Amino acid sequence: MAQSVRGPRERMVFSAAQLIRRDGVAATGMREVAAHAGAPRGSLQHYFPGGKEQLVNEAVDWAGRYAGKRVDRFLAALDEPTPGGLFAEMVRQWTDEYETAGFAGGCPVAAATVDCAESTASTRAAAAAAFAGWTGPVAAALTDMGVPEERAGALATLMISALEGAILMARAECDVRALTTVARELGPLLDAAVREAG
Amino acid sequence: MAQSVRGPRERMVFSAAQLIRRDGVAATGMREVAAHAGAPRGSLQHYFPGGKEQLVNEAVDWAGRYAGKRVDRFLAALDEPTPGGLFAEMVRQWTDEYETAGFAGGCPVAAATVDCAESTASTRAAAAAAFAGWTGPVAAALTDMGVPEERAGALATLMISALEGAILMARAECDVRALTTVARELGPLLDAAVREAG
DNA sequence: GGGCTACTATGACCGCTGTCATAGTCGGGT
DNA sequence: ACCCGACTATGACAGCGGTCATAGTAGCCC
Repeated sequence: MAQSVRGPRERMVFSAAQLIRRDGVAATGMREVAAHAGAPRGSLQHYFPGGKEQLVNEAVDWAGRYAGKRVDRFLAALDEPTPGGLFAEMVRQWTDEYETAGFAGGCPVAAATVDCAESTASTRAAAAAAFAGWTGPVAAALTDMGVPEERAGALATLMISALEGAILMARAECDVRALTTVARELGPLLDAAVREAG
Repeated sequence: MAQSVRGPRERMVFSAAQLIRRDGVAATGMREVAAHAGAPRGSLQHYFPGGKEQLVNEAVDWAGRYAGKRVDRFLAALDEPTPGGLFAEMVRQWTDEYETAGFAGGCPVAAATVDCAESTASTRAAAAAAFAGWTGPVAAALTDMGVPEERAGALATLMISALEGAILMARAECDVRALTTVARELGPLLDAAVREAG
């Protein structure tokens, strides 16, 4: 959330991600992004000669890297790392936001997928890369915890799928119920995967 | 998929759902819906005086009811119904579509949530209702299979969350991998819930 | 037939969007 | 002083969006 005082370019990418996750790609205007970033409108065509497509792709990319880095921070925060604990932490990031800031925003990668998967190939690819850059660290964390390598990837996919779906339901219902539910139900399954291996 | 030769009104709702799940709500135009439904443009304001908002809401509603009914049909197709089998069937509907028709479409309810949750309260509510009308039958089916009532709802939420998330990932990756993965990983957990109870 | 309702058919309007074109400013190098 | 690159600033444009207004047609009841 801290946007620091980075260059205007980075601020615009960040703002784009924020607006996209709130309103979707199509409903987010370029002028709006510039205004939100406090950047001059003219900078858009300067920094993003590829137009909206480029800006959206970079926003998706940014979101993917952010999610990946976030995983490492979660791991550092857990004194006894378990798969279920990691998942609970991932979910808690969202319940915290929804409880303090309201249900305004979803996942920008999900928004890009829904809005652009069919129409804009490059954005679809960016979304796939973002998911990959998120699943990777999660899977790596699972193997570090003792989950067999061949299952770590699958469980990481399951975790992120369940999380994304629960985000959708939570936003629709304006209730974190779905999020807490998937965390509670999936936790034991995830922890069992390390016990089996040990 | 069989649209039969229902009235133009129903055809437009159906077409709206189809276009929304492909391109998102914002990118779907009213004129486009009419054209896709083979309906006259003038009928839009006749049948949907509430404008696009009403049309979208009805499309979401339709999708929710369709998903709910679909559950019953899945149950009828399974000779020995198990939670994991039901989930596998739900997932298979999507893998089948993606393998035969390509990754063009997602879930219209997810699209409506992403595009309208913040901007259009009534559509957000329609999406919540659609999720409820989908989760309900699934939970009921689980209790019929012997899952304790207090867990059936939670597992239904987990199933739909995982499915929705996997749909997103599958579309982004143009690969059914995520779908088959969640089906494989979640199946045993779901089946265990009935065994525990018995 | 007259009239009424349901539905269809267009055309126009206004707002907004992404993009282009053009020109301006600013700072540094030489 | 000069130039040049990076960046900013506007204005215009063409297209498309949803919506309104208005008029036309079809069928049915009395």
